[in-house]
Amino acid sequence: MRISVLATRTEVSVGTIKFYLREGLLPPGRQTSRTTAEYDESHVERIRLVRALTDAGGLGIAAVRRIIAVIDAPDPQRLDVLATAQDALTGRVDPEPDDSAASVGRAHSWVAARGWPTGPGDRVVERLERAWEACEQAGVHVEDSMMDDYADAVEQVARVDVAAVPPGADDAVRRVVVGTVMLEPVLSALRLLAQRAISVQG
Amino acid sequence: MRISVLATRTEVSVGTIKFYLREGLLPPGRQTSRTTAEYDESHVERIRLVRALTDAGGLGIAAVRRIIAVIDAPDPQRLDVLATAQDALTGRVDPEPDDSAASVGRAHSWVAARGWPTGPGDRVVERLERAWEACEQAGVHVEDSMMDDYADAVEQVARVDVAAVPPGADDAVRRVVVGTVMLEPVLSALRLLAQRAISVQG
DNA sequence: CTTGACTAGAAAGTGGTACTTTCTAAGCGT
DNA sequence: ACGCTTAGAAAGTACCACTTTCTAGTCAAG
Repeated sequence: MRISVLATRTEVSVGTIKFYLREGLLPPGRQTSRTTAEYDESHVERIRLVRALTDAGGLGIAAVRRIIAVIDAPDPQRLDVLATAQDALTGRVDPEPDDSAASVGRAHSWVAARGWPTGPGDRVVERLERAWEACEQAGVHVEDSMMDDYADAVEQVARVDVAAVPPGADDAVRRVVVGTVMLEPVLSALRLLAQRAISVQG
Repeated sequence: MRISVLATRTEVSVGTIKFYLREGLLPPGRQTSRTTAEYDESHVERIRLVRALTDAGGLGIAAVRRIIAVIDAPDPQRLDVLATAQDALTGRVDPEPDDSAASVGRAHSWVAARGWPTGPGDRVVERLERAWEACEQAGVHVEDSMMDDYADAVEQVARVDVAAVPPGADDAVRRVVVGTVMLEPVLSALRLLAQRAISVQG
């Protein structure tokens, strides 16, 4: 199909599609002449993926590019689908020098105590560290025990996440990444609803 | 204290503080002359709150303004702290006309079936509706039963949330709002870590 | 075979957000 | 009295996600 058809089918303007092509979010079509290219269903799907990640997922172009790179990678080491996916999800953060010695590595030691697998330079743990620290700064104190309570609950969430991925599937990476991103707003809304439900009836 | 001291204490530039004053995120100081005003600890705290919500919470100025308005409101109807807080958190969304009749009100009926309190025009349910629909569009199918599984887990999260709020506290609204926003990145990181832990050892 | 719609590709422009800079007129402080 | 600071307003900046405008070429109907 031509670019105008692609635009109609995806409800994305031709200009935006060209922008995605330039940005490498969308592979070029098969060129049939110097001014015409042929696009197919894979392009439709890709555009829908980009829109889903940017609109609902709230991701920026850079994050989407990383995710797409992972999805497009030919048969990655299946062993570490999750690590790969999570690497794409956690953008690199420049390691700011810690100013308070009191809470250095608090997240890391909590994760270790919890028995969850991690290693040095774990970007997800770094994220947790920052988020936890930010809570403290904002006056929302979270003790280790409370974190454990949250962890118990979130393990349940993760169990559902993992169960939803068909093991050994061809597009496991895609499902993990897209599912992780797209379900976040769902879980967020559920949390608000659950807060209500809990507080209404003890 | 003067504005320069406020800037030093909060590590926020004088220019930015003036910007916050203009935007109504920060109440003006007590003016001591036409070119000098006196700020106090409440200003320090307020600025830290704004930074926490924008930096870690990822909120925009508009959302922060809504939240601040709620926090500043004098003794709101204590009955509905949560509703007020959640209203501030869910920015207004223009109700887009639904195009597919198939899934209209899917979230609403699921919430009703779940027995969670809601009503017509519930913004949180609308959010869930959108997020759920976006998942389907992106090829991440979520059946009602899976949503129930997530809901069970998230109820646990909410229990911890609710337990952390001292009942009848003076600043309950503040704690609920700030806690809800600031803990989101924490929970997000926990989810990734839990996914790993679960998938590694069944 | 012409005419109008479409296309690729690149460059420049736009609107929104969150500040930052620059300005003036006026204290303040040593 | 001289430089440092301030309030307040206006204009400017950087970044992001597009959108517009351009050229040069192609295609399809009449």
